Amino acid sequence: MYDVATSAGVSQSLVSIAYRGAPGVSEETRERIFAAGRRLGFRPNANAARLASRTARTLGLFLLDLRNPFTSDVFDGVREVLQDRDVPLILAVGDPARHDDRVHIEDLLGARADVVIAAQTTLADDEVLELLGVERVVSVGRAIVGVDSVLTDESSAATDVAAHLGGLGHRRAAYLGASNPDDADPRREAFRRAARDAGIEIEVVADVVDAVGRVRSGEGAPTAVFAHNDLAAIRLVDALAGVGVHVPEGCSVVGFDDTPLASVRAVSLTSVDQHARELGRRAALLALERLDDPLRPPETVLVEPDLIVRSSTAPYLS
Amino acid sequence: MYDVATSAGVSQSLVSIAYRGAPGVSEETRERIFAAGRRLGFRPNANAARLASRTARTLGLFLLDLRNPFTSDVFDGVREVLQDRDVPLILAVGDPARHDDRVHIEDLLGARADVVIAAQTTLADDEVLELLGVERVVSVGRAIVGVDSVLTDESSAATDVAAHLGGLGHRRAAYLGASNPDDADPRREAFRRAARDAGIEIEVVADVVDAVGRVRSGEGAPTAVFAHNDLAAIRLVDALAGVGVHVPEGCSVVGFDDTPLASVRAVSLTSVDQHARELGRRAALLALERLDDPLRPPETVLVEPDLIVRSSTAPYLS
DNA sequence: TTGTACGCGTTATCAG
DNA sequence: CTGATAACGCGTACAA
Repeated sequence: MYDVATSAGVSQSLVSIAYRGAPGVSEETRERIFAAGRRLGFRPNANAARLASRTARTLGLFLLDLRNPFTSDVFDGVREVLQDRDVPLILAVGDPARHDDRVHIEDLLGARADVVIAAQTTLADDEVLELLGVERVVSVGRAIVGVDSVLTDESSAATDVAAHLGGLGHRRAAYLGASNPDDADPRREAFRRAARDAGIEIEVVADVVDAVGRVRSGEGAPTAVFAHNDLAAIRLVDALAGVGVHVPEGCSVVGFDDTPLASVRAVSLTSVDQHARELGRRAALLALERLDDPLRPPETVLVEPDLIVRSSTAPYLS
Repeated sequence: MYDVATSAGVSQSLVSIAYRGAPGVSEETRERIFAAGRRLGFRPNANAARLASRTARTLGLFLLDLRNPFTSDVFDGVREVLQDRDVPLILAVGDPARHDDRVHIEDLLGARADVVIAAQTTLADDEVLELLGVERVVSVGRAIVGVDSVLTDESSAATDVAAHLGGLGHRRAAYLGASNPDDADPRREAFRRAARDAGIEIEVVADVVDAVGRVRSGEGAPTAVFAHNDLAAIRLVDALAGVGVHVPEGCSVVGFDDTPLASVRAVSLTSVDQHARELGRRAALLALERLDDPLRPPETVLVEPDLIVRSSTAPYLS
């Protein structure tokens, strides 16, 4: 900065002000400074800046799984909100197989992110509270008690799915979950309740193999399956086809996420669109508010999903 | 660090050494220091560390498009290599629609990444050289003249595809490209050459609509289409089905990337697996070498792809 | 193995 | 707009 200042015939302070975009430099001086900077190949050192500034206002974004389309949608939403406001964003990506969210979130803290937006972290509620605290985190895609959370209204999604299946005449359905049936799964529990209210009997299956087995179990078998996400749903459709059960004639299948695959004609999967991009936007907005007021009480934002009906669901004709 | 040092009864230097995992602290002292650190809620400031250290050895990774499965594979490969060696990785994600790669790569430079691994950047060769220089960049997924590059052997991929289609009796094929037919596209050009050598006539189409039109154009129409990626291939299959042309009876289709979708039974797409994870690994290794020797001559690494044959390609029976 | 002292490149403040 | 000065939190000789 000193060199740039000298070359532009101004003080170092002014160079700093110019590059920060702070007020206090005339337009022409600013240009002269930038010209000198380009000439000298100067590039501000973000580390030094964050170190020196007391009010860095930078956000961290933790993404659990790059392969999940949910992730890219959330990312887009966050970026959309942050772009206009030029708030720096630091990224960290987890590894769903390793369960090492903590390490990557710590990276964000090491870089001094003021608030972390955590998408789909698998950390326990109290771990999140201990590691980040109410004043440092916004959870996306999952409700965490005691901190800002932005998520799909699972109850609404479940109600839509149950109503749809019920309307088609299904009376027995299975839920194909992501995790151990003993673990907590808000999606599963919401579906349990909604199905009961719709007069549909529910059972939970742990994997695709299990699901196929149940569907073919004869008397009392489920005639529809609600999968926790599209990929699982598509794998199920595949596996069913492999044993001669065709969708939707032999079994109705509903997915979750409404990924691009779902709309492919050969797949044509009925699916819940949870508007992940909107989730990202709302999370970013909450994070910004938290930045300015670390003490405000935590808020939970529910986003209404939409059920997209396609040909993987059809009337059940016993 | 001073507080931690005081609390542990040692000097600040030693705390620094302990947290860096550098040699020079006894095991018991280290433990005592960590205990004090935990007690005080101390977390090393990565910005200060990078600022103070002359040899930060940190890599930057630019990813053009989170939605592209290629991206996550490359990411996994890079991470795999870097994890054992504890080299810090800073991420930047581009926006394929905005063509603002430059901005995001500059973020990496602002954070003082020593070497940037650029996956699928759309920056022109000379822009990359001007922005980063030979000593600061490794390109993945695309050859950039004058800098380290890691990419698929397109010629080999094209030869495999042409041989496969030729063997099935196809004599006229189309290439469905990503970009304007006037732009450079190594994949397209490789296919052009390989097809000619295999005695197949080639034409280039710009989009799915165009492709469908050509396939249905009657006498002299292409009987097979090679798409630049799986998503385009799948959309094409869809569009063809929409006008009554079924794959593979009416037209053979080959994709690129061998994404998880390709293996779904309902899709069953013949596709080129370019081993993107391996590309990521090789890129990371090159980046590490460049870190230690900024002046070594640039290297180009070609990774051999594999053609995965599925039922979207079949003999052409005129 | 430990302590001392300096510097890394900025931000921020303040009197001019 | 200048010029001076004090942090920011740490890495790294160097000497003990």
